[in-house]
Amino acid sequence: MRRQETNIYEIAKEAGVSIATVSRVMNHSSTVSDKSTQRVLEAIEKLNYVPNLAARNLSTSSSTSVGVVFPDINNPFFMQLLQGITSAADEMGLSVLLFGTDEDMNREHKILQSMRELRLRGIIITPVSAWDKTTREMLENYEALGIPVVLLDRELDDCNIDRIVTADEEGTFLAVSEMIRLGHRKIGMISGPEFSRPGCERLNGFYRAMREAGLPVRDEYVRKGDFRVNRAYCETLALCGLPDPPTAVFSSNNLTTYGCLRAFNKLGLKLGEDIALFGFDDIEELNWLDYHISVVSRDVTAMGEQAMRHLLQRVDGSNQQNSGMRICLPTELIMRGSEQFPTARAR
Amino acid sequence: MRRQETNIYEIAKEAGVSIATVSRVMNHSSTVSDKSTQRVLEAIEKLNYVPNLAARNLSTSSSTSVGVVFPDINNPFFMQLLQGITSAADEMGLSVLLFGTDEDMNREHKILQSMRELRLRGIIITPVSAWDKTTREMLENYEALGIPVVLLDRELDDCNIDRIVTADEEGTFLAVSEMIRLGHRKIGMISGPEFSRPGCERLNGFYRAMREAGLPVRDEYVRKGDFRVNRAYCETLALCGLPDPPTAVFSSNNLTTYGCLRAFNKLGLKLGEDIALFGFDDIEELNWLDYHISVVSRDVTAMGEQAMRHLLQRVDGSNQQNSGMRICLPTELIMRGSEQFPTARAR
DNA sequence: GTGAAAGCGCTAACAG
DNA sequence: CTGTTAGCGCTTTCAC
Repeated sequence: MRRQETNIYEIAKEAGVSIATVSRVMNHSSTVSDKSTQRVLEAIEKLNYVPNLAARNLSTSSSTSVGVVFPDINNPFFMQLLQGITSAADEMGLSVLLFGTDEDMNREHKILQSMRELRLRGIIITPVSAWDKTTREMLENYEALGIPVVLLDRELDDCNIDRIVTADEEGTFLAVSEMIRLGHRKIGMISGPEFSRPGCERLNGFYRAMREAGLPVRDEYVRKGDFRVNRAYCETLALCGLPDPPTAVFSSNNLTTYGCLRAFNKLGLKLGEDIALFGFDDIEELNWLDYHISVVSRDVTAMGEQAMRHLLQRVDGSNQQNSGMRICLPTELIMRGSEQFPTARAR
Repeated sequence: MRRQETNIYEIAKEAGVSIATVSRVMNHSSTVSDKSTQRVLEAIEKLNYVPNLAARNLSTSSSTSVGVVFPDINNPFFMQLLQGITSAADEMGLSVLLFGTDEDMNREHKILQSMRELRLRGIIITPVSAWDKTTREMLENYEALGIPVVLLDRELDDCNIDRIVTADEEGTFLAVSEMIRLGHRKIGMISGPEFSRPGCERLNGFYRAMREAGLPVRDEYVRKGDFRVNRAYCETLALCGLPDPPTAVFSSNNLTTYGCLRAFNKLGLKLGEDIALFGFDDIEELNWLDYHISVVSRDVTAMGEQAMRHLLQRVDGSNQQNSGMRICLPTELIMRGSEQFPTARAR
């Protein structure tokens, strides 16, 4: 019952040629007579032959799969990135090996370690922490071994590995500035975790907007989040429970935005009437639900595609050298109304 | 700059033993003297050696990666499945290769074809269509080659490949029966695509509930959906625009539920007041947003884990034979209020 | 244009 | 306990 996989010898025998010729036909590597080509092709067809990639890779010491390491497989943001990555990958005939770290540095190290034996073509990673020396060293080690690495969305501190990131500071700055222009003076901020570079950048953008507008930032208005719903929920509750609560909140990522909304609902605060909200990263679903949240948006899928393309370019192109390139993608402000100064200010 | 990867010969030389001994130490395959073991281990440590998996796999003609083929990488449902799959996979030391078909049968065939050269350890797939002969044949071919396949969530018609599915018919039957018990007589249904087995099953459950309650089903109440938001949105609009609209709607999957909600919002229908809703598959986000939708729920992550475990069991265990086993997981009704008979019936 | 043969890095008998 | 050797399936010189 259990058939064996056909190998190159069987094809050679069937076609009456040597395995070298079969190999040549398959790779178009050098000219083969029409007759031989014909017979090989027929044999392949007849025996339903598909070459063994592992053998091929071993022989050429190359690889056709790239490793993708994400901190949270369930976050829609990473799924969009993945969408872009896989679509670019199979355009180029590569397969994607997916790993999830669950925002756990130790898991990340283990995964990075176990990936070594795969001899990957390249690695795309959104590292858990910007200040993780171990991860940085492991990645640099990959680079030294000739396996290119691209950091996606989150950068690593003091590290010259190529990266694709977003104008986090700038986007947040513009968004908060816009809120200020609309009359907001008391603006709350649910930040990202301090070990995340985008988190810090967005916080910086917030501070800069306030500073440039000459507005003071009250410490109790800046709440430390972790890019997750629950923490953001709690912090928003605390924020809105202050004696003198803000009129607007800036939320540092998609999940955080959910946390804010949940808190608003819990407190019975109506968006646009009692409180304003501006988020980082768009959430398509919310538009269907009549939650018109203004956001700092970016083309996430394109970001994933670009990461993949950049990785491959590094492999194939002349620029084998790690250039430490930093590709910063733009953001776009999408105004949907939630940023307006609340109609009912008094509470 | 570009270091070479260390191989087993260098370790052997460094440790002053043969490659066989190195191999033995690494695989614990047979006893090696303490001294040799020690020296090998030191050499490995010193040279930072990691064996080449491709070579190992080629030599043993085995594989450590499984292919996962999903129709929609962006749908949170599949992400939850993937979560379960990857977590079970790395528990067992396997890697996951992810492919997306975008609900396109042709892409599915291409992917399935290109996967052949990977000589995978196994395949987990949610096929696009239940009646796709080509996909069925390709999968049966994999089975014949000794590569186990597990169908996840969607079954294939007339096919004895192992599968993990849900009690779709039953779950829907219970949900709709509950709505009837609460007083609903006119219930609309946004179905799944006709080529999807779960879609059909859920539709069947709906019909059975109506039949057993002795209620007629009006053709115009049953709207054909495609498990996507936009189609569901349009159909729900049409449904609610009927001269005599239903008092409740059953939505066949998570995305469809979003479509319904969007339509309700568009029409200004308030959930619980103007219309009732029951959905298949829970959407965690909605609870944070004060949308308390009653749903037929299931443990999606566990479903993914089980698929992975079942696959491996097939590989390792005695039951090499494809048993054509059908594992049907239970569903659970979660009542949150959206199923109640609307307070304002007249419209 | 084609075949023989030497690897790619590792495992697994088979002798010692 | 350990080393030698023959593969695993394919690519790639190197002669003819």
